[in-house]
Amino acid sequence: MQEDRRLAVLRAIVEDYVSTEEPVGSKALVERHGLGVSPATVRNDMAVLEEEGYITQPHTSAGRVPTDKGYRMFVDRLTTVKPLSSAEKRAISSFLDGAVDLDDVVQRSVRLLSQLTRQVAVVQYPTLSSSTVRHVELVALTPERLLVVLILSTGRVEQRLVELSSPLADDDLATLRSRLLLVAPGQRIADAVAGLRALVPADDAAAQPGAEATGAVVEALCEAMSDHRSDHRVAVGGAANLARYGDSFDSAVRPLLEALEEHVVLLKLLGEAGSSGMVTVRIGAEGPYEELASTSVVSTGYGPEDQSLATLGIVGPTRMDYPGTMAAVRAVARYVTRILDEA
Amino acid sequence: MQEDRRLAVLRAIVEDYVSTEEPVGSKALVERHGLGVSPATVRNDMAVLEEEGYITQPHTSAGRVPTDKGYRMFVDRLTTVKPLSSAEKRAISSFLDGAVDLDDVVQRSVRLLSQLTRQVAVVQYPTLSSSTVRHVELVALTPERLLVVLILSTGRVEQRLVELSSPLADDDLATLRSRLLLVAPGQRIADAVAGLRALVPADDAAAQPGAEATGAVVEALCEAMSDHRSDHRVAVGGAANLARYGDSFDSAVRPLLEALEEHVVLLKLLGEAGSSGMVTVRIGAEGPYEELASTSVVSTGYGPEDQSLATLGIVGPTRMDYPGTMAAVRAVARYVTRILDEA
DNA sequence: AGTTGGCACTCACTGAGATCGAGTGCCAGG
DNA sequence: CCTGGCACTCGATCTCAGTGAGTGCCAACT
Repeated sequence: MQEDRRLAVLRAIVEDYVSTEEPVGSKALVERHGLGVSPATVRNDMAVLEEEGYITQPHTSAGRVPTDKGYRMFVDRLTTVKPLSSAEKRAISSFLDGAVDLDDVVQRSVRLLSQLTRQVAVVQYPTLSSSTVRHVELVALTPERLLVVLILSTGRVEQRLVELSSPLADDDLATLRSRLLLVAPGQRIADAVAGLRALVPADDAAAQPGAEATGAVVEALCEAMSDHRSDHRVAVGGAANLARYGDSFDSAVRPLLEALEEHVVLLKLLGEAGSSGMVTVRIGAEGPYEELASTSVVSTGYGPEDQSLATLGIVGPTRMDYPGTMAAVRAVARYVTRILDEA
Repeated sequence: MQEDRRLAVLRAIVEDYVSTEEPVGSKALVERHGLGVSPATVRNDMAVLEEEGYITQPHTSAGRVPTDKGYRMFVDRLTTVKPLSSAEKRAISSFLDGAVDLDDVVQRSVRLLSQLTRQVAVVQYPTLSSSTVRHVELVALTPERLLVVLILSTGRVEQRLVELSSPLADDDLATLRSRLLLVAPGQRIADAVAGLRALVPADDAAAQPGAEATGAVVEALCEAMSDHRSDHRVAVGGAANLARYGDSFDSAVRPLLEALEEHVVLLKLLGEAGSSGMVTVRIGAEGPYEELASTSVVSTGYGPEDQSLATLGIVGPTRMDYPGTMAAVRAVARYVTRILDEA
């Protein structure tokens, strides 16, 4: 059972270090936590834990600090899910319920998440590729200028302006519109693209009326659907929490601030979160960027159960309150999913 | 002419302090700048400048540092416009010319501005209230659900979903559409709102077919036009430059990071920039927030000459390269204006 | 009057001890 | 296997003198 106690010691070290931000020594440990043993015993345990790589000491005669491996063990085996207080739950739902559109949902989520965790929050906009087409509309601004509007199941609206070299007759427009509506609505993005492409007449028939318009409109729609810019959109919030980093400023905050502006990098950080229910934790150097060796990422997918639409999470120092953070991330993801489902 | 030299000394102090970030002494001053006088003379001048409040010393027996008043004098009377290098100009236009839509223009501008100035850049999205209506479109998703699309002269597209309690007949829809098109396009926002409101039948006529739809659609349009959320949209970039603040971290960066997330605060900071051509500089405590006493704001309006659509600028430490920053801000504003005009 | 060199003075900064104490590792005894 | 005791390490803190950049002032010079 000494094995058990060693783990208890590790847990205590992590908890203490997270809350005090200072290396924790054997004496303080037995005092603050009710381990029923003496400091000397704890020291022995710590020696073993250190040998196994779970903790280190910053310098010879100082307390111990968890290593990445130590945190990993902590989140994998030592945390119990910490349910949010009902006050927090109420705060979440009232905060998110007020959202008026997709943009607003994302904005509110990111703000909420950063306030709950007191970390930098990141929310990816729902990905196009896993949504379906709700509606397609053509509007003739003038006979030569068409506005193509694409509405997706997530509530996202994309529009493109198409310029034609020759005017388009009203009934050609109507025909084109109805052909589009026959093919696109209800389809998943990929299928819709295929279906639309099939509408474009082969080259030799290009002279028939409306051919140019069909080609251009289909082109615009497909482009809008496969627009990777939107896929990469993310919202960031709570950067002010970086100011609490205290020490390790240039080493940690600088690269993090840079990462926050590179949305592509951010998305890579969040990673492809697994299934909706699971919260992923990436600790320190486990991540792909060595400049961010002292930051952790807690993320999860959100969206309908069968497939997650996108990812949200937080970025913070390796020294963070993992249980609380994980609970917050999971809860927000759940609520956002529900909101999106309702809409 | 000693007055002239004193100003030259002030200018030299500002320039040196900005580049070295250290209090500047009399000896170093005469060496680095070709003032043809002795350190003792400079000391006398500095004593006067200090008495007049343009400079201070952090502690007795240290060099001098400009005060807010000193910087103010510097930007008002001592700077000559520093034209950008042609390489920079080319960089600006090639960077901005690639933009594909309004969002992209703003994103690119903010990035460009932050790179040119190495400061935090802020760009306000073009304001609705000073633009005109280009087009209005109704789309019946189902007989009870209408999508209202509003296209503005700036290229912004707003859409609203309207739910009706009873189905709307096709020709009622057509009538409504044509009535809207009669009133709205070409109007400035305020006029369009007035015109639209006039379309809504008085209460006693509310029973006539399409009345509910008219009311709801007009309501949605007016709401979209006066949507203050969009008015307050801003893009922020280059926050990583905050990491270069070196000293004065908690005192300066923390509140600034907070301000950057409060877009309303940011807009207040940028202020209502005067006419398009003028660059406004707000130095340190001149601004409305005392937490930001050590930051300056350099901003300008952009948009068509007669009226500026919105504001852009940078936020940085009072100790910054004002001439260079002002030149960059002005140049970016000009280019963005041109891009928007073309579109 | 304005400028200059000289000179005494101030005071932040630096580095060398000296001291302190939290924390460790180890060992002998329970 | 746990515990109390003990010597040891080493970062943190303090003091203190030395250094030097920078100042203010004054008398002399142009």
